Amino acid sequence: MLENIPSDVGRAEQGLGRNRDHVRQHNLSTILTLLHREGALSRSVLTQRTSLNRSTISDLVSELESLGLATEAPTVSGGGAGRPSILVRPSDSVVAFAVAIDIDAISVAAIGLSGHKISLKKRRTPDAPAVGTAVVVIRDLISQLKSELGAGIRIAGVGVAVPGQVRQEDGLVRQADFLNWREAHLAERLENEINLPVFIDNDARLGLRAEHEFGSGRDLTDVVYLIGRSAGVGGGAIVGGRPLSGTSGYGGDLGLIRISEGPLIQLSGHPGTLADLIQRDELLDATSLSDADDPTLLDYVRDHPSSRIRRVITAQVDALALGISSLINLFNPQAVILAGYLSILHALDAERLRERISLSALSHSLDDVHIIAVPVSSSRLLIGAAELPFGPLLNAPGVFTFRNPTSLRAISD
Amino acid sequence: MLENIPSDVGRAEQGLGRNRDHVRQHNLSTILTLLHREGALSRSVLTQRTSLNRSTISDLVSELESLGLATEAPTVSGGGAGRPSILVRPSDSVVAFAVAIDIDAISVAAIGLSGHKISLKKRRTPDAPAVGTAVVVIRDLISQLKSELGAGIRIAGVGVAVPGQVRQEDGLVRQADFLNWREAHLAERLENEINLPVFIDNDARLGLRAEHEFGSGRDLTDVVYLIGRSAGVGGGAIVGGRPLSGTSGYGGDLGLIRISEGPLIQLSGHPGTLADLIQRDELLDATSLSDADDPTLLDYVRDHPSSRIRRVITAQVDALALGISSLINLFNPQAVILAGYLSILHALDAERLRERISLSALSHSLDDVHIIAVPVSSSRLLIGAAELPFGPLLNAPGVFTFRNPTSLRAISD
DNA sequence: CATATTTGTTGTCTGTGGCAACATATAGTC
DNA sequence: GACTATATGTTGCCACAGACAACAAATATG
Repeated sequence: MLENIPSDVGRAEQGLGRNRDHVRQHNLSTILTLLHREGALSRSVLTQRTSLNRSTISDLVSELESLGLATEAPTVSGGGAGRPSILVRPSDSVVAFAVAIDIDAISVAAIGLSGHKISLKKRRTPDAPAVGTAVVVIRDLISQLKSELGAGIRIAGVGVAVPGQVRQEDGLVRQADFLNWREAHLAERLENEINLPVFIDNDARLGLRAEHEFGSGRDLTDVVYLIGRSAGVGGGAIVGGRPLSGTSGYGGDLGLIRISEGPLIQLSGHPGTLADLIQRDELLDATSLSDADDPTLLDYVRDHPSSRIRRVITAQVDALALGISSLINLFNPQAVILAGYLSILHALDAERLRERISLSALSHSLDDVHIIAVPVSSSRLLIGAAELPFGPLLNAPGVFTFRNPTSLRAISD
Repeated sequence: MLENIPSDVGRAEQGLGRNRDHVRQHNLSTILTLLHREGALSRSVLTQRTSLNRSTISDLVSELESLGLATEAPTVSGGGAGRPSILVRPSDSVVAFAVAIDIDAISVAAIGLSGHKISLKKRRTPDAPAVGTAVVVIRDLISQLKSELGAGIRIAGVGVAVPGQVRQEDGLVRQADFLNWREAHLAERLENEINLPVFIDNDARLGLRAEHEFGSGRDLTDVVYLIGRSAGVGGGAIVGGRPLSGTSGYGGDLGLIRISEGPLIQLSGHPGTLADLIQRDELLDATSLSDADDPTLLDYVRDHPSSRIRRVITAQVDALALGISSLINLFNPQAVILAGYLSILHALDAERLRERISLSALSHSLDDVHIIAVPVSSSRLLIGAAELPFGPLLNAPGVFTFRNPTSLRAISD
């Protein structure tokens, strides 16, 4: 009864040809995706954005409504002369569960199709959780969320953010050093447990995805993303509007970019790379703090200047600049987004960072790029994770089938 | 009368929606592109590959024929039972001119729509040509080729390979150090001269393009490409089936990947990068050769081992390995293609290269990748360049208009 | 209250691909 | 060599998505 992994509808097309059904699916998908990204749009705006005919939009929207994927709000006036247009919004009776697995906690959120968080559950774990523990915790939290949501809610699936290398085709966690996981069949086990399609991806890439679709990377086609988190420096890239994932899904881990030769012996980490040379703990050790979240750390460092702290920051900023300039040369992006701990480094010495970057980046590519620092909120990451199960739905709204909700309800009993 | 740059039909779509015409264009494009890539295909194969109906294929093919873009060869038998299928081939009465500008020569070739070279003209230049010189030489060679081709030939346009950074939107050569060009309006000037749509791109990227569409990178979705040429180390990447180009087109120059810190002062080159640390001349200097092409150099080095040569090779192989491993970690590709001088390095010590790569690449990504060395032939590069003008034709065969051929004929008079 | 403007709705039309039946051409078998 | 099985091209008809035009509805402006 269970299928191993949901067929990712509409992702890989069978044939190269296109027929009428494809057109319909494409247009439904386009509209629903627009609504999902923007939250709500009037029909007239949809007409403009898609350059489809008014009557076609009308038809498509009513199909989305009958599919229960969109609802119409009463007309909104005040937009100038003429008949006011009907507002269409994605239905928040369709949700996805987003999961973030961190070293010390597991969070699960219900995210509505409009891209907004509906509710959140978080459970702290004493240590990095084992795979089995994670499965149980996730199942419980989802079960709680589900009963809170009540009936009449349809669930697209579950998306999980893991700090490690994940094989995309089956959601196998190949290696997650900070969790001490190897070859963990998380997707499969979770799917057996909760009977929902489960997708897994690297957390940094999901952070980028959220940033790209809803945050400061909106509407950009080429983005480089670097994030400093408890589990080291990670990264991702948007290339030509699409995420860089590589053949199996290990690609785009830009924290692994090399900036110095490093020892040529394979250690546990990756010597000579950005991830190796920028360690949050190094700065933390230079303070008298034992543990601190990013805002606390930033405040402390600002209030307690010392030459040791200064040295650490300078060295890390320089390393970051070398990495970023190399990435700018490789990707010629519109933006470099720094998140988490790296945005702290940016806040501490943006000027030096900029200077150092311009020393070794191509001037033409440099002209195109904006360096953007964003604080990382765990909810951003969760929103990115929810995009995973929403993907198949958004790609083919007409043929997507929600998985058996009755057997789901049984879990919470 | 002249338009500045041909509108790249079908590249950037106006609206997100899709209607009937889009379907037709898409299917025509799909079929013509398949024919272009494969050289010739039977109708039945087209049916299978596109998963369109036989009758539809029949209709589409006859439209391509009436557009003069495809011809039908007599049926070919011997393929098992059943009525033999009609072979369809791209019409070689449609050609593109491909230009390669090198330090010491300019080559122009006529490439047929089937992707095969029809004829080639090469003119040596004493030094790196100035822009004006290049324009004149190219015009003359094209004019010669055109008169050889005779009447009844339609020309899709001109594609130029330049060793430097090229802005894609208008073909402005921003910087080509080895030619001593800055902000050279090559496309515009050439277009005024010969009244054909002119496209320009970085030569390494075009080498990759040829390799990806016709060579050892066929059917791969993620490829990393590095080429050693007279004008230093260049590179390119295919990400998710599409070329990595960045916002303005400077992206993908993988020769600029950093492998050591290098001096932090901006010199003329890019210290610490692959392009900086792998210099063909360094090996050449270690020999008694004054000048040599790649095969000659390889033979010499094999026949005259010396400790100095050995040192140079080892250092360069190690540098290459560091660069490649970093790229493997970033891109998780199916193949790393080494071309030109780099394929010599590979030939000289493939084992050490492999070993060194596996020291610093992620094991999971390493499992996916093949290291492939190809000799670089200038014709490969030209075939890549021809893809530029073929692009708009292949993307929208139904609406592509060939530019006024009468004024063209006037040139050769 | 009249007019201009914009948008939603409805019915009709166009054109593209699907489909089924038939025609055609080969290989294999007796 | 005739017959059968198989595969492909051809033809006429159909289904259906989106375009279009005419009309209705709802607002702003004077």
